[in-house]
Amino acid sequence: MDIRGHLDLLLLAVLADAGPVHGYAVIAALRERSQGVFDIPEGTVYPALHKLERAGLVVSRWEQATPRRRRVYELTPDGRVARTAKQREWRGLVRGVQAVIGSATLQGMA
Amino acid sequence: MDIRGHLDLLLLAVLADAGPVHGYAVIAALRERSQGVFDIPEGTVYPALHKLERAGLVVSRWEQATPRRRRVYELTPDGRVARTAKQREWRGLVRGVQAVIGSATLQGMA
DNA sequence: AGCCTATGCCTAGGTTTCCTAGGCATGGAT
DNA sequence: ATCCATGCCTAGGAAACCTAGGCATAGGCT
Repeated sequence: MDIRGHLDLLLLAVLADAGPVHGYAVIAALRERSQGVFDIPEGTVYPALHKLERAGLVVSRWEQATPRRRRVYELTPDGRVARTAKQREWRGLVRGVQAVIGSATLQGMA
Repeated sequence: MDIRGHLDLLLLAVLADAGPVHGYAVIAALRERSQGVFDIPEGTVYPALHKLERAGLVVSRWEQATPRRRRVYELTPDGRVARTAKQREWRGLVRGVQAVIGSATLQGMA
């Protein structure tokens, strides 16, 4: 499945709901939540997380006391705002697309 | 509004429902159907139509007997198949994204 | 007549986004 | 001892979209 520009929203949503999570777990969470629809490669997720951090939407820290080294990400206040905005954007897109692809059907209905 | 990889679906949908249409009218149709959500620049639409034609999903002809020269596009049988496929893809994406961003809410509900 | 706007087509180039294809290190199971 | 899963990373390419133009003509207005 193709992400098509909505990766940021998905990442922000996972981080918002699941709290501090490391990258690998984000990938797993997306796979599980979407029931396998989204199986996003690491080469996509890690750079995206770095970009979000550069943008100030998340902060990361290296987690101690775990068997392996993990970088744990967490939303910033700006990140929460961005999440809401992206979600609104997403709903707008869905409404728009539905309006276009559903036009024929809608016209056929009373 | 950002199209994010779904332009092909929108174009195919318009051409499928509205029959033979020229490029400028496609832009207008998208704007109207979506109630202004999609106002897609010509620099986006024309190359996209050309790409669809190269892919064999649409055919075009120059329309005669109109005040201005117009290139009119029409879906091919392959185009109709592609439209259905893209629509299915779109629904899959929506389901997936909703599952991810709605997880917190869904978990909170019975 | 001259001008401006809307119609209608087009391309070149840049930016962004994502994926492919690797590399690297370690913990646990066989 | 070996292999797989975990866990991180980058470089480079491909695709998609937009910006920013250019070009031509019809029709309205002054």
